[in-house]
Amino acid sequence: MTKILIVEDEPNMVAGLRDNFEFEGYEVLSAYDGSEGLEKALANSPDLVLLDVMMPKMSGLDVCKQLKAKRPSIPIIMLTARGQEIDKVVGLELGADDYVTKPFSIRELVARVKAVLRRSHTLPKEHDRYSFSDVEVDLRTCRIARAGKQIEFSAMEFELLKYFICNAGEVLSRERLLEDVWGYDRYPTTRTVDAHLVRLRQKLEPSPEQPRFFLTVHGMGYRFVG
Amino acid sequence: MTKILIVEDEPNMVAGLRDNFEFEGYEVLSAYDGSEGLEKALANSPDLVLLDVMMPKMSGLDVCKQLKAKRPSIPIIMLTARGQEIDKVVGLELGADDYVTKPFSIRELVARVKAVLRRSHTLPKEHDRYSFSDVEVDLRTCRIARAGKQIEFSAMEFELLKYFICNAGEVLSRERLLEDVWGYDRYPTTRTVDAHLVRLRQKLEPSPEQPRFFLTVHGMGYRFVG
DNA sequence: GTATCTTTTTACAAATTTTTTACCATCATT
DNA sequence: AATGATGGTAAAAAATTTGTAAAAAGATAC
Repeated sequence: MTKILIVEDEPNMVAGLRDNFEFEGYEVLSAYDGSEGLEKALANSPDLVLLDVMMPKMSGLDVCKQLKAKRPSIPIIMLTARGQEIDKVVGLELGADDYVTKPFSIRELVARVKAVLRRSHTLPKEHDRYSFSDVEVDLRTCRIARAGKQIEFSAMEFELLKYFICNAGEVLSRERLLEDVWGYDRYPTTRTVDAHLVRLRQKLEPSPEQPRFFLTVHGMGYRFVG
Repeated sequence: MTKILIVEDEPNMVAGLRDNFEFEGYEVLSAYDGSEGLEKALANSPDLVLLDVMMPKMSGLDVCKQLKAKRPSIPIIMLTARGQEIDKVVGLELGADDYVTKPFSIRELVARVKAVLRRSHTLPKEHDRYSFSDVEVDLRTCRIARAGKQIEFSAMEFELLKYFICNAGEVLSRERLLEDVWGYDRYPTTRTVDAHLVRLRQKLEPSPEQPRFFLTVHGMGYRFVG
């Protein structure tokens, strides 16, 4: 199901949007300020973000800039109040894909969301680059850089990392990882997964002994939040 | 216990498979030709069917087609001899969930069985979010938030909560909970359930000592009303 | 074949969860 | 109200799961 993240500080607005988009068949996530919004966008990889400009903690523009830096492929539609014309322009410069001026008709917004999604889906998938923390991953050329410097990854490590990135936010059991990353014809014990996690953490975590991105979910498996 | 039906005309093969799957903890049924297989599948509702293609009386393909028509949700893995490539394709078209080519490694077959079972269990992706009170539960990413803030749940706690949600409104006896959430092979004393309820309440009830959602039904069990 | 690099296994400590225990409160019934 | 059964809960005990280094096994390149 297509996931939409709404970042907006006014609860009534969120509720209204949620109703409408859920009615349209979307899965709706919401966040009530900028920093929460950025966090949820990175953690849940929504298909599109609706982003209010005026918000507490972190302005929509900052969220837009930071999100586009880390996830260039997630489309963003900015919600601006009338009279924030300048912001609109700036927003587009920052990488927003479209903007809508409040008060807007919900039908117009839905139409724009659909349009942006259609464009983003037919676009030459930019799904080949990904970044989190100070790490940049190029899924296509299989290169990984940390703080701008190349890091060597073995084939297995890279496959595993790729799988985590493609399934960010989800809890991945060791069984599932073995099956989907290692494949049917190889049968390492499950501790193999743990051993690899150690190396992923050593290479990519700011402090490997206290993971922030490659999290353990006790009794269930691992979860990557980037 | 998970039930597997093996439909295969060669007794040695059946015996070998039976040994292995019983060792893995499955209950094994068997049938030695197609029509017997179909009959047993319909009568016993196994969790999965291993189906040989080449068999007397009724080919595996026919069994597959008829079984999928009557019980679409029972997963089927086809066993085909090398050189029956066409059959594989047809089998998948007829609704088989996977296929394995003879001779196959038993470990691979076991892995595929597990994979198909896991997929078939995690299928209902639609209603994967639930909320009550100020609590939001995401069944897919295994996350629980209260008033917008993440709460840590152990694997067991999460499974139990999931079961309550899926059976909201019903009175669930301790025995039933032990059986369905803990599984047939584990029988902790019944107070274990109570201990877990305490934690569920502490984490999710507005005032845990006066539960509003996780209710006790004296002498019967617990009822979740969300 | 040897050297080198990668992957898997092993082993044990550490962290975390689950189960049990024990005691007291509450409830239903007489 | 007395009695016995049932439920709440903290804390101890038991069991499970995970982190990690190091050894073993397997691949790959030379």
